[in-house]
Amino acid sequence: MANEQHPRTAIEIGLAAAIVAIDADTPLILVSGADGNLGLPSGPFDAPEHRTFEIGLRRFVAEQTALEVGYVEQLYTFGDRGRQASPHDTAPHVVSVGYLALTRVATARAMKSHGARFEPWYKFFPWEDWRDGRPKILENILPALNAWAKIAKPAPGAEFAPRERIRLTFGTEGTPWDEERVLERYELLYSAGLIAESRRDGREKTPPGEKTDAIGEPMQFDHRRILATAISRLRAKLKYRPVVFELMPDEFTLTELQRTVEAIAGRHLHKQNFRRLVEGTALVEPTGEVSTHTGGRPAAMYRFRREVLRERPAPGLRFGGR
Amino acid sequence: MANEQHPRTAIEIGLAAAIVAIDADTPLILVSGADGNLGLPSGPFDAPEHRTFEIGLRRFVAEQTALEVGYVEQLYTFGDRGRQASPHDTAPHVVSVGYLALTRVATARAMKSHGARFEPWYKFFPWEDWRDGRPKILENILPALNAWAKIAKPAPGAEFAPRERIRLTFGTEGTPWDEERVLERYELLYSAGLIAESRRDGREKTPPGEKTDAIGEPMQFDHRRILATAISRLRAKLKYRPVVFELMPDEFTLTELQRTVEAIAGRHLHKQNFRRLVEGTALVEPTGEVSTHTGGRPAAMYRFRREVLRERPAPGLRFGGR
DNA sequence: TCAAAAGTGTTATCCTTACACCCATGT
DNA sequence: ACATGGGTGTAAGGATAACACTTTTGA
Repeated sequence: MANEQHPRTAIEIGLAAAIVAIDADTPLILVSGADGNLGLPSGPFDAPEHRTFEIGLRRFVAEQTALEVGYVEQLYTFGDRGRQASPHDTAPHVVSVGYLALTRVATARAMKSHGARFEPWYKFFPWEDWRDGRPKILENILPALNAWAKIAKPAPGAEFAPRERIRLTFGTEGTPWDEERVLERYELLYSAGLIAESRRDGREKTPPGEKTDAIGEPMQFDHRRILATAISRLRAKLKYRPVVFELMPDEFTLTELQRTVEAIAGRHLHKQNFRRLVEGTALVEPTGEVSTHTGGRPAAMYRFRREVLRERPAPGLRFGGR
Repeated sequence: MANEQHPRTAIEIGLAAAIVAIDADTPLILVSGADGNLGLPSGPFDAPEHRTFEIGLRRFVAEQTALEVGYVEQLYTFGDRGRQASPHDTAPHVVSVGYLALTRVATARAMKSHGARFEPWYKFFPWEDWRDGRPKILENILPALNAWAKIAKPAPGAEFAPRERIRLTFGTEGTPWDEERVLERYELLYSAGLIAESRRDGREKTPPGEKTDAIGEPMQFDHRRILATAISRLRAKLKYRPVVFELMPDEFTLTELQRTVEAIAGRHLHKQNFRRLVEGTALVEPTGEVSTHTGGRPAAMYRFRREVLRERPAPGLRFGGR
């Protein structure tokens, strides 16, 4: 059976990268294209030329954006037929390998614009930013979801009823909001036909009578799905690997670090405990400098202690409540 | 740039599944082929026929093994040229999408053998089973790794020096063994040319003079790499999702549950604390029955409480030390 | 002097880990 | 009776979350 090489169907493979930077309080994602038709940097995987996906990815990112990315991580490979269709597509089957890449905003600013630019990622996921309290857009989303739940036919292999999915992913009925479930929320909205991509793909219908506006800025192909995966992964990874520092300048204050984490997590953290957490885990060390403050007492500058990678097995910022 | 559909290179996509079952104390993996040339169940992704990877996977698994798998999860997509070569291959570029699937041993026994069979997974990774103390094979591995570290030329993009990689992944020099780093250990052995696959691929040389035996049973193509990924993922996932129960019969004793977790984790856990952990998290409930013991007091039977999936956000067995 | 942000101290609570011990059964 | 595995109690230590409070600057 698996003794000899299988004859395999020829399919096209595309790489797509969610390239993230943070500017003060705003998480940014690199996009290109016209408004209303934005897309992630992407390109074909050129097998003969590139030995690995990552080499191919770095190559075309450099070409398309003149940007150097540091940290790169594979996210997921999406192969659902119909989910990467462009509006006027004859639909050849394309498989997308999604990647997460992190870069510093200083590097990002230095890039000569090749047509690509950074946009705030909450433009695409306005319901994911809880830093100013519960997002108002949920007032539109939840009623529409509930209307859909009433008429949704039970999906064949589905583990949960629509009502349960809503409760678990959107934290209704007393269930807490889990900031890591970005992808699950996006997929639920897709199933419910509440976002432009699902209407475009034509696989789900809006509840009859309900003519809700599509929610959040859409993207080409399945790129918003890849971005949702990237945010989920990044929010989770923050807690057990020191990836934030890939987004920070060499020197920073603890408040700047906290703002960055909050920007990614989409919620506020408890100040005092965050400081203790960071200092206690020896992830950073003071440089001795102080920042020429921004309104208030000057803050001590810190730098990332690269040594922790050598010392401790899985260092991250295991921030919890608040 | 990403405005119109890219022309994408045509490449072949293969799906490969690491199908896991547990028989008492032994984690099993489904393989086929002759000894010395074993492989995972695998097949081409048939784009026109199957709407998603998962549908395609379930299909060919059913065809090749007459086995029903329950839980299925995508692991990683491997695209490195040269790493899936068979010995007499003319090397068309093949991309492997690796999957993890879990099944119950009762189901597994009922399968009519289609040529596939279950093998203990520690046959492929003898250094990963610490249940009877430190594996003796490390007496062979570590000297060979250290010999390689001395002569290894510093890799271009490498984050750590060879010596550091050895210390972090194999827990030398006082660093604790981290059972989740299965893939990192495998990749290190591959880099060091200590396993059959790297010699076969011809990309790394054994240290001259050192003619060490290749370590562990090899597999076709990059299948052992996929299995390493599967074990890593499963060991990690145990701790935050209730996946063990996919491998258990409907009713079981707490000791059987612990043995299963230990079989996967490759180490022993503290008995009393494990019991409290499991009972405390309300993951299981007593059935009222008692098992017709195996030497000693009869044990109460338990079943998995499916409701926890609805109640709590991320229930798993966060077992720690011991 | 007051607002704003940095930074410190302390306490209550929970979870993890470890140790010690008792219970029910077969041989 | 005793070996074997099942099952319970409890205390020490550490991490977390919440609270109140002091310090240093610019306007």
